[in-house]
Amino acid sequence: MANIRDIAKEAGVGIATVSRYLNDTGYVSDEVKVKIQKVIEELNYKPNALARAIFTKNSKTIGLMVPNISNPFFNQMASVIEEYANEMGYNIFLCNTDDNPEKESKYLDVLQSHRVAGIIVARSKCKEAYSNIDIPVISFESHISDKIITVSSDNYNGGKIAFDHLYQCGCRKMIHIKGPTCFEATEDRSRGFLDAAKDKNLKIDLIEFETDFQVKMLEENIESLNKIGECDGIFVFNDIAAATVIKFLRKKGVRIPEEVQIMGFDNSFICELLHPSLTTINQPIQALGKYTIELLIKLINDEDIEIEDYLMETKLIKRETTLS
Amino acid sequence: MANIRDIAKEAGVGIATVSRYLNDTGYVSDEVKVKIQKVIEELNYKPNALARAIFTKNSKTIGLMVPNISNPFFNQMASVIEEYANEMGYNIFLCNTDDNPEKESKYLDVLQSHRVAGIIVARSKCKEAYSNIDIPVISFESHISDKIITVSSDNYNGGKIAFDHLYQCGCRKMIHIKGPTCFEATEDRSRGFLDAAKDKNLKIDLIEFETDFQVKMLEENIESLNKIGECDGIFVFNDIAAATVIKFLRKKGVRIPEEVQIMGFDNSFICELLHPSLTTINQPIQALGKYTIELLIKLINDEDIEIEDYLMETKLIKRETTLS
DNA sequence: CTGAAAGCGCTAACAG
DNA sequence: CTGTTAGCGCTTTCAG
Repeated sequence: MANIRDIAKEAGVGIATVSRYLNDTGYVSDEVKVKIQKVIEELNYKPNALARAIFTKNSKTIGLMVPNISNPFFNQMASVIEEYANEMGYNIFLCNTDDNPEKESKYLDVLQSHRVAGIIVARSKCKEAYSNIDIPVISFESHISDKIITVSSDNYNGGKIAFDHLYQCGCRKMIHIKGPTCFEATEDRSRGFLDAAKDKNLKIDLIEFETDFQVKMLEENIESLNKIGECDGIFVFNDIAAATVIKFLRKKGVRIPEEVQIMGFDNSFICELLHPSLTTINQPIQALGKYTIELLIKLINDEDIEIEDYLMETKLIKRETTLS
Repeated sequence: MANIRDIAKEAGVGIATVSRYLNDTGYVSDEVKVKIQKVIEELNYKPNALARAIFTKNSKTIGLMVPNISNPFFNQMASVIEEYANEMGYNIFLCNTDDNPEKESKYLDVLQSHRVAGIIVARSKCKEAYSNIDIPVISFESHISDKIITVSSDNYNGGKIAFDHLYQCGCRKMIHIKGPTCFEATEDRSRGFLDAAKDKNLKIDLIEFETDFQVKMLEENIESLNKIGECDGIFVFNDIAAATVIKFLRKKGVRIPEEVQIMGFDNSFICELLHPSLTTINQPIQALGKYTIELLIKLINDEDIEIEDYLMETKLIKRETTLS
């Protein structure tokens, strides 16, 4: 592929002139401008962003690490982040960590090697690895250290809201199906739910799912689901897991919401598609994504911002799996 | 951030020695090795991948362009591609085209500027832009030119299978809800379905959805759905659209599959979660993703492969929205 | 207004 | 086994 020297030679000008033209920095006569442009098109020249980045020390690239891009929640985040990054002239370097600390840590090295301008990491699983990083980092849903900002929904409060709603709908024998213990977000939801239950002196039965979003979620958790006993309300740690629970209950002939009421968490697109449609707790995913990338870009631009937790509001979305 | 010269100086060796150590190319005494490694860790040195790429002319990066990463079908593809790319030492540069030719074309320039080793583009919308690209390209679901390989499911045959199944299940008054005309994949499905219908001398009513996957799909298409008249079978261009159709029909009190049978396309994870669960046509997404990236890497490695269409088999997944 | 030259961080001859 | 040196493609002084 042609380089700047080829263009300069072909256009009969100096290499610096081409550079000035490309970056619109400094004067270039109109006459020379058209000549250069013509050659650029003829040779299909694209300035080498790598060489440019190496010099300017600004790759205009941000690393996005998510557990897995096929997880509906994270890919929606990614979509929002991409959109905003694109507007700001940044490109996305995508990494799936698979919730695997080694993979995350390896990717972290790769991102540093590629001199990305900033990093967004969702649900980090190897916090130690971030101790001596000199690239701006925003952590999503996970507390890495007191030097790193974490953005998250207010999961704790979301859990509380879920309990209050179920309680108001008359549930007094509830089950909570919680996610894998290693996820801060779902742990917070549980704490909120359980704390709220304690306030009402209600005891909650717990069932734990081993897996996060996966296509095979239902089959893999069928055993724990069999432990569902007598109850009138179930709070599930996310919408897709809730959908599998509904599926399971229907097969057993349980009527929803008449016999058992159900709530999910996330307000993902499947809530509306289910029958009955799923009452859930909304995570403001659009705002979450936008805020995360905005913070990162502020960090990149050296604006000083408070290093603290940014919690975004969760709220109830009432649908058909709960009464009243 | 430290560079190779810092390491060399601090370790009291030559710069080339450090490079040799880093790349394990040529001899370095054990003694020197440990000294270098120590300094590398002390200074948290990460070799600059940009500088390296500029020299080796191999960025070890591939550009992935998809309509939108929040589309379940494409993010599953992306997940498979990431996995395999990662195994082969490649990293992913993510681009959402939003089915917007300008955005795609702009991203294409960016990818060229970044000297990606190869490009995977799904459902391309600006075929002209690829005419003078000297980076290996694999096109997914869209024919760009006779110089570019396209990988795709056998959508045409999938459409045929869908018809045959509905016909076998006794449907004689069918509706086909087709996707936006600009998508080759959904057009092929339609053609297959319609051709098969013609073989049986059946006339099919057509309804067109304007939008592809979107959270608001149901509301946006409610008007066209109102046109659903008397029928006993519906073939919808993908699963999520099918889910919205089911939702709509339920609200109108139509019983599925007793009164109307329904089929989707994709075999996405929501099929199982719906009630009744959705009969659909499977796209071998895992194989599709794997094959696409394998072909691309072969192209990158200059292995010569046939420039032709690679069609992957689609098949019926029978569930509860169809009888028999 | 323009071009020569230095340097960004790295790799790969090539000579010691 | 090791260090010097010449680029890779680019940007940016700094003289003309």
